[in-house]
Amino acid sequence: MKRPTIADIARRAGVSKGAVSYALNGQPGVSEATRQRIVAIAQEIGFNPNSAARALSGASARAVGLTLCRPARILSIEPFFMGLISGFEAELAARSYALTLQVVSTPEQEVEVYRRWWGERRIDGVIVTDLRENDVRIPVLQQLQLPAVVIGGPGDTGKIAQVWSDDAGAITETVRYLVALGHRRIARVGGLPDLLHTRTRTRAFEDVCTSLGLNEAVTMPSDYTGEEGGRATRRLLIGADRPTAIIYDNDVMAIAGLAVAQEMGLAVPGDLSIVAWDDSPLCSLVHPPLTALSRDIAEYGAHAARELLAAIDGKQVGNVEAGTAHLTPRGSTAPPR
Amino acid sequence: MKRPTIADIARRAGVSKGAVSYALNGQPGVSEATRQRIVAIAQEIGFNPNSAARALSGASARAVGLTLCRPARILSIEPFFMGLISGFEAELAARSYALTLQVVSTPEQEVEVYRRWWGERRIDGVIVTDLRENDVRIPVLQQLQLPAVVIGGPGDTGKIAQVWSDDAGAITETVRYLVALGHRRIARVGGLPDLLHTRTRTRAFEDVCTSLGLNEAVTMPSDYTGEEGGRATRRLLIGADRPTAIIYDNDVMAIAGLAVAQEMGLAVPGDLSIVAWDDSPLCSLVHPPLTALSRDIAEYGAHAARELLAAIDGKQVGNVEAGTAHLTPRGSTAPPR
DNA sequence: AGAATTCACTGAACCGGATAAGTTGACGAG
DNA sequence: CTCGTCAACTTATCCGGTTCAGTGAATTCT
Repeated sequence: MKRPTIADIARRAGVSKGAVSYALNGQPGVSEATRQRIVAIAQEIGFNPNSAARALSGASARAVGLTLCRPARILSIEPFFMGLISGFEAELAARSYALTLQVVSTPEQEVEVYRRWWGERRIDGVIVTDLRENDVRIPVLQQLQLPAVVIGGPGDTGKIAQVWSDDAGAITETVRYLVALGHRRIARVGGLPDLLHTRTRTRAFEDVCTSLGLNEAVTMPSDYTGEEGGRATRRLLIGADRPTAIIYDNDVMAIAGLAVAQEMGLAVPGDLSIVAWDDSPLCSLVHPPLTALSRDIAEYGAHAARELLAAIDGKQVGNVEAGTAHLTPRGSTAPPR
Repeated sequence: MKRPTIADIARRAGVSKGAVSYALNGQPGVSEATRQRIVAIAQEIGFNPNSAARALSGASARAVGLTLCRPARILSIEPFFMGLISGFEAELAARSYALTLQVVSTPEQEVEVYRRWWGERRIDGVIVTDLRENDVRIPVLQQLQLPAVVIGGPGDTGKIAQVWSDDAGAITETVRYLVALGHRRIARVGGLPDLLHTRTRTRAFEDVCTSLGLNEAVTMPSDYTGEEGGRATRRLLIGADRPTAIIYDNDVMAIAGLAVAQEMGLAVPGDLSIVAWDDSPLCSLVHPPLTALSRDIAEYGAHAARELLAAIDGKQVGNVEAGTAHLTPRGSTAPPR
């Protein structure tokens, strides 16, 4: 089947290619009657502008890029990224932008992908996740002047827009809640230590523990996998002064932690309270259902997409807070016995 | 920053645009010495061919499309699709094809997306998941002559390539195993009833139960969500003749089913054995760990991507079996008490 | 030696849109 | 009645690659 082009439309409408282009793009230069005739013909023959031709002459490729930097086995189980993608899509599809995805394994590879995409003019902008301290991607994006929105801050991204959630506030609220229940020994199983939001959480955790007079604020670093989360939990629970409550940086690790507690004969929440960060349907499925820090991840993603589209349109965008988590108490938290 | 073009390279090398194109694409028409000089210059200035220009003149857009047709809340929690995507990516990235993603909510929308992508010449081929009976997408893809690979069969897809796993064999093996353990009342919580592979599983389940002389083979339809899976489990377990084993069409529903059993005071595996289809790390995390039908989903996806790339290259591709699930016994199955 | 072939490369057309610059014809003002 | 203005187009050029039809020189063949 041959794809229809504006030349086909022009022929059928008895006008020039230029007129068709003006008509379909809502530009001035054609009469309303002609415009409607052209639009009707385009509809009828099912015309879609060739994105390559459009990208070649005009500016926009009408596509944005997203790289995912996690091993496959984590990607598949972590609900976070899929939620984010769903959110992006809702916004992008509404403005008929395409989403181009690439899975990488290191930030350096990610930089390579950005450079290639930019060189290929394949995308108009990127969404950057997992901000790190002194992130190598930031200077490259600035140098390429590639519109971008960074998720995972707040951090130092120069003029690049950010969408972030107030993790420090969320963890402070959580610790206060646990202390109010009577807990004094609270530990945390953290995410990848390199990520900026992990550091933010760790610092906030330490600060609030200090200010509430808790003697120590142990954070076991981990990598978001259930395996590691379970291992970290085991290490926390075999100590003499084992914690009575643990906060996990994602839901998968929290579920693994729950399994470890049960395996060690500890009652949840009687002997151990558990809080999961990021609420997915999984948290309500296990027994007891997990108290979680819920946030609307899809909306978070949608917000980022809106900011990115604004940046691509040349609007000035800055630093936006969105999708801060709030505590959803369920059966996994209670006063310590 | 200005993007380098072949004209820039041509100028620096003192040759014509055409020569550069031949050199970089490994075409004959330039001497080896010149080719190396040109390649070196391209490397040095970090040249990437403009994908739009390439797609416009040549044939290939060097991109393939994937649509995901599930509500956001299922997508985020279902490890299957992310596993599939990881697998695709591994193959696509190796041949520097991009993956374009679109989330839709109905097969009709999916058809629209295919038409648009085709018209825009945005992609060279698509991967089609969730094959249905009399699938509306198949005739459209044939009409557009859009290279495609279908996952979720086997089914009738005409000349379009398929990659499928032997679900019938897997469920037969599972039922035989449960029967060998001593189970006589085996039920199943199925996936979306419209999907062809759900039907395949249901029919195979019924067949094997009949051939083994089990009186009934109840399949409760569901939608892959934990909620529905839990509900279906509850309905199965409140009956007088409650099953002693349940097979779930995905891992999320199996975990939900486990929670329901525990909530109802049934011991797993003592009172109820549970088998999950598709093994994710989640299955090993819960307590007891779930016996599962494991398959390498990423490899399944990689296989599909390879077939698609072959189809795009104009090679004849047919009907390939890949990634059939095999039973991985864990703690959730045992002889009935 | 002269013709034929091969090699290495150039120049120009082309893909399908966007868009700046030029060309009509109608209309209103002076 | 003529000039200027404006709407409604057309024409031509450009984007950055690919590719085909030359072209001149070197090599091979007879």
